[in-house]
Amino acid sequence: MTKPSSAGARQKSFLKGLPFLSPAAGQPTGLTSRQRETLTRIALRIRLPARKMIYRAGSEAGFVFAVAEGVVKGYRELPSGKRVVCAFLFPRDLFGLSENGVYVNCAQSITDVTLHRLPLPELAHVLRHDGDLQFHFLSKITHELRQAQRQSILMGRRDAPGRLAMFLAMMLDRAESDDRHSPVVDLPMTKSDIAGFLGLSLAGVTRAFAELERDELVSFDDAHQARILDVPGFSRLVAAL
Amino acid sequence: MTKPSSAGARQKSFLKGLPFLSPAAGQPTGLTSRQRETLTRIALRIRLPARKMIYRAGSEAGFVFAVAEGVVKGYRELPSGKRVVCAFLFPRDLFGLSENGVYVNCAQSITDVTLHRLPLPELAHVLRHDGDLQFHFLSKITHELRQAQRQSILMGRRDAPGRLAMFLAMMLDRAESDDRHSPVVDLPMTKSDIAGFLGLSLAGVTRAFAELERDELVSFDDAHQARILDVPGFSRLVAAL
DNA sequence: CGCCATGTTGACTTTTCTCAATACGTGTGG
DNA sequence: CCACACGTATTGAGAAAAGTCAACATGGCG
Repeated sequence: MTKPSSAGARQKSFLKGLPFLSPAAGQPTGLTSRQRETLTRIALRIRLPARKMIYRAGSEAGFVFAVAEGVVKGYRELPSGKRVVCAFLFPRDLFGLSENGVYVNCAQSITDVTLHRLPLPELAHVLRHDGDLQFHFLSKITHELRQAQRQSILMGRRDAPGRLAMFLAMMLDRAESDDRHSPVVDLPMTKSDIAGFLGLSLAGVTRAFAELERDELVSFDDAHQARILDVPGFSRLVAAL
Repeated sequence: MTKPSSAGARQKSFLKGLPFLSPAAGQPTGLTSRQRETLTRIALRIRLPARKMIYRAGSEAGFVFAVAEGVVKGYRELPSGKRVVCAFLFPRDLFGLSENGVYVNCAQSITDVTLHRLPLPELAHVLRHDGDLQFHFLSKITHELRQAQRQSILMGRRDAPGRLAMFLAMMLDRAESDDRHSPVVDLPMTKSDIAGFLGLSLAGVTRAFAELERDELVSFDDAHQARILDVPGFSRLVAAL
């Protein structure tokens, strides 16, 4: 009925995305120090270089992961050989979704990353016995569900520039956790990854970027950093479903 | 690494979709009778006729709902006036996703429905204090997340017949909860709804249905019931990503 | 009996995809 | 220091697919 886009961050909601574990720079996490300690006890801190496989779809799912630092991509190999990128994971995001005991997709680091690795049985045990802690997880997963729904809407768009604009807006939202209202978007992933994420061809992504630049909505400082030039025009395109 | 599609229903997984509340026909729910009682105490049972609005996007989110009987659609009105259907909800499904205290989409009954309406504050309280019960919710939401990701993959397909086939396969999975291995798919929703769900035009859905029928993969007993004729061929199309 | 929502069909337009050739750029090895 | 090679990105031309628009059919319900 009112504005559909992201309002401020009123904290009043049930099922609201909440931070998780200790972030890289030590912002408040919403967890009590006791809960953080509980998780830290069962978690293993892991550092990985860029482009390292974390797990493969179909392999036994023994852990849930939380990104502490860096960026991870979750993707799926389709029978045709195509790669669909399901999600980009940033600090504080959870990943490691499983079904029937096996991971449903692959995970690979994009940048150097630091992860928290939580063994599933222990995590389940801890969650069952700490309702508040589990509630944070529930909120987090619910937030991911909203994101996933939003992406379905994105994928419903037929026009490549619009999809790309929505993607940039998404990335901006993420980044704003750290740095509010900056018109600069970091894009640590490759354009092929973006193409896989948006369901476009690499060529399509290139052309869409070119079109956005030609219309002077965004500019590119370099391959991995975009800048929104015309915020109103950009927002109009994002919302022009 | 192995088969990516739905295997049997080994119950070994963490984060596996679980039933919720009392179903129409009284199958086991996975909840203890005590937990069911707890939920029943705070829930209000509501009956609605078909095509009744349940809530609108942007209105204050006071409740979470569980479908007991019938089918519900969750959708969003886009600025352009287009309607995107985010989800079809069947018995045992939860809905009522909110953000910042307001519903993120609209919900409307498709058939006559019976719902459980759970007040958010009471539900949150109950969940925090019953880790096992909350774990069922977590599993359920996680299952919905998997579904949402699957739909993003679906939306990434460019070919209308393929999308439609995946949709039918989805609907078949749902129905199989009740009646295993039947090749008959009930489609209580309109084709416009399907179009909205798949991100296609109504005309596109019509033509895609016609193509599936022409290729003798499926036939239609009537407007709301499809029958898979050529299971292998159909599966091939579904998987032909 | 006729209205209104829903669905069907055809002609034409728009858009992206595909394929392929070409460029960029970073790290390696000569 | 340069050259090459590989992953990545750009650009062009042509083909394929769905969208749009509009006319028409169907079907349930008052």
